[in-house]
Amino acid sequence: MARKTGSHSDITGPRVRAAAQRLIARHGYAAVSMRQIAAEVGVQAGALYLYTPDKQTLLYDLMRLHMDELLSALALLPEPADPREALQQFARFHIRFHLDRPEAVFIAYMELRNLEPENFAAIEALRRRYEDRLETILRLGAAEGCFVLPDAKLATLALIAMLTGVTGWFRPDGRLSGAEVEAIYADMALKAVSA
Amino acid sequence: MARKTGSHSDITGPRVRAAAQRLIARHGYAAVSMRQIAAEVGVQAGALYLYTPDKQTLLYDLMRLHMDELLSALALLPEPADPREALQQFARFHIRFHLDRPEAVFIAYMELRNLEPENFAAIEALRRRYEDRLETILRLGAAEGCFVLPDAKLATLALIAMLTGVTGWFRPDGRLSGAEVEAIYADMALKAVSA
DNA sequence: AGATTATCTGAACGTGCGTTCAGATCAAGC
DNA sequence: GCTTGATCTGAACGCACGTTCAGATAATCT
Repeated sequence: MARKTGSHSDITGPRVRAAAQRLIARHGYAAVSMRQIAAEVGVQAGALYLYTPDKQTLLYDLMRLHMDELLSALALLPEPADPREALQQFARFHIRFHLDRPEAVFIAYMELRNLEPENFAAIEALRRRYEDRLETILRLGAAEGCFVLPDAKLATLALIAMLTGVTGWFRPDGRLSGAEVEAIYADMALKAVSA
Repeated sequence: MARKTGSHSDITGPRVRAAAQRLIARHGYAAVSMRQIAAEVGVQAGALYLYTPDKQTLLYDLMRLHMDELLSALALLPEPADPREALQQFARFHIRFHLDRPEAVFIAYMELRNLEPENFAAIEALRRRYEDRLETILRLGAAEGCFVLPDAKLATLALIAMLTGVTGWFRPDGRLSGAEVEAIYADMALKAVSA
């Protein structure tokens, strides 16, 4: 027995990535085996290598894809002239995007150290580009006098850590809706750097 | 050859935990082998089992010890009547404590999922006790009217995520000193929940 | 219908894992 | 100085890992 009925590369490829994402988010890259991923897809381990050259690349592709999506979505955001509005918008975007993709986000922040140096550098560069957008907003606001920041870079990292932390506890069926959480976080972020 | 000259349980035991902490913080629990830990200590893998029943317990002991230290140190903090002062003090304490023990903190927040259910529950309970202290401060401040929080639990988690994020980038030889970082973060935390 | 190609299986490879244990070595107590 | 107990080695255990590959099967093309 071999090829399954109705099987296609177009179907199995995404399913491999989806299974990898789910498992790695739950148990961590190092703790997940290729055989577990294969089992989740309903295939033997060897078949995975039709879709990825190796395990490391599978992880890298997940993170790379996520960062590309993040930056693409960010690029679509308008850029309000008012820094306060821009910050609120960024915060809301960040929360919304992260709540929609908890697994991808979790991996992007937790599995950096499991990337080989080259791959790490590539992802890190993308992450920097994202953070730069927030940092620019903060610097603009500071120049205009509506934000007070002893250190723009530090404030950037502090806000991102706070906003990203939402993925650690948010549950769709929990006490608060995504929209509520979004509003509260955006407000806290704004106040944290305001005059 | 066997027993090393001048070797003692009192010395090797702590060295095992220290090596485990260093390696796990850097590479992750699942990615670190008992043989690597043993090599770091300068001993064969089998000797580790004089000091821990198994790898899982080694991880749990690290986390448990860290949480105990955290709660003990917290208990020594005075409890100012003014919620604003209490919050600032908590924030400064949190930053200071975390900057002093980057490895232990990193493990405590990243390796939770590698704990077996029982151990996880135990650590989680300790973590909850810690968070409760902050939540109490916030609720008190909200009742007195100096804090504005749509949701105390959410604010607690947001602040802790922000404060803990400091371990992700802080370097002792970096641009900012620990004391500066402490002051800035405490200020941001206070503003984030103030009226 | 027959040939071709994409897809997958099942077994195998070398390696490293956590853990155990008999035996070797050293330090301490008598 | 001999014995005893604490400490460690070195080899071994079964198992799971990532990866490869020849062969089997199903879909597609002619």
